[in-house]
Amino acid sequence: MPELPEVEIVKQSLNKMVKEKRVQKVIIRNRNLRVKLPINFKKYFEKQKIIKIERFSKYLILNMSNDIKCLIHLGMSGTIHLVKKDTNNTMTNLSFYSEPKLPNKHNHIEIFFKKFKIVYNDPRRFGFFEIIKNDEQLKKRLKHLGPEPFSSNFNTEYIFLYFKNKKKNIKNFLLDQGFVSGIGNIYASEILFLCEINPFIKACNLNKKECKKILINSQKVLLSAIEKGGSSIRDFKNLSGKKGEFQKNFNVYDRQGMRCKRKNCVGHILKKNISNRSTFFCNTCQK
DNA sequence: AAGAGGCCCTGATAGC
DNA sequence: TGCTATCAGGGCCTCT
Repeated sequence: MPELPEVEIVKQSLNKMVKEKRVQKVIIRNRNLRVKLPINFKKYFEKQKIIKIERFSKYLILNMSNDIKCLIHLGMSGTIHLVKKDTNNTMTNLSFYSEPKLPNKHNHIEIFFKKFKIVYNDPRRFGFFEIIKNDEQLKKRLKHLGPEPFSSNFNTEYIFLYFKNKKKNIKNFLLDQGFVSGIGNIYASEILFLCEINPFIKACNLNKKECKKILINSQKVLLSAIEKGGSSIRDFKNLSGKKGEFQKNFNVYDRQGMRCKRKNCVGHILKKNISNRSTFFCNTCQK
């Protein structure tokens, strides 16, 4: 589900709600996420203040007052919900949920603050919460990730050199987090549409001008998605349950069989599998 | 080293 | 109604 823009929205929502707030208690209902929660998971949180929440790529980083960090990934289906405390100010009755209603299954982790709790829900359990003890450990944990699309290290020269002798198709590289981190399956198709580049083209066959297009449009698509509050395909919502709006701006994703939106293009959108992931593109302007 | 493929897991939907 | 197959926004691992 969540690509960089969605994770950024979650980060912003979390900072609004829990920054400088103290954790009162933690309830774990299911330890079996992609990375199993350690037995002593709670002790790192309880009584600690959340200093701030950062994001790198599709990862959230919770910084706590005890200098412990929690690295969070939402996987395919992870969501974080805000549940407000009821009017009696007691934690025993938590039936007053924010909209939309909290799902009744797969609420694996609950973190309680004075006036509300945040709940981690994840049906497929591809996400995780990982305790990170210091900066060095964090650096090591994320070192396999390439630059974010907005980083100065992600530039035309870098892209062009990286693609030299690479025979894999360009779509796969946009999804390759070691090349560029934060782009997922939806935005990969959207980026290539704006570039007018066919997703099956081998990376080594792209010239510098096309590499520059990839750079510009990666930034353009992700920034515009952040501005619109992310995308909602099935279940992406921000912390207060509000859906993102970016899906209304999809040019190709989930539009198979429909007319190409590009001005003066008579083509239509095809859906084909690339490495078992759905890929959408125009049969005419993405030659 | 690079690339292809399988796997982790649940839920929604389509087809019979 | 109920079965089965397929697909879903991610990332890691293994094999060649």
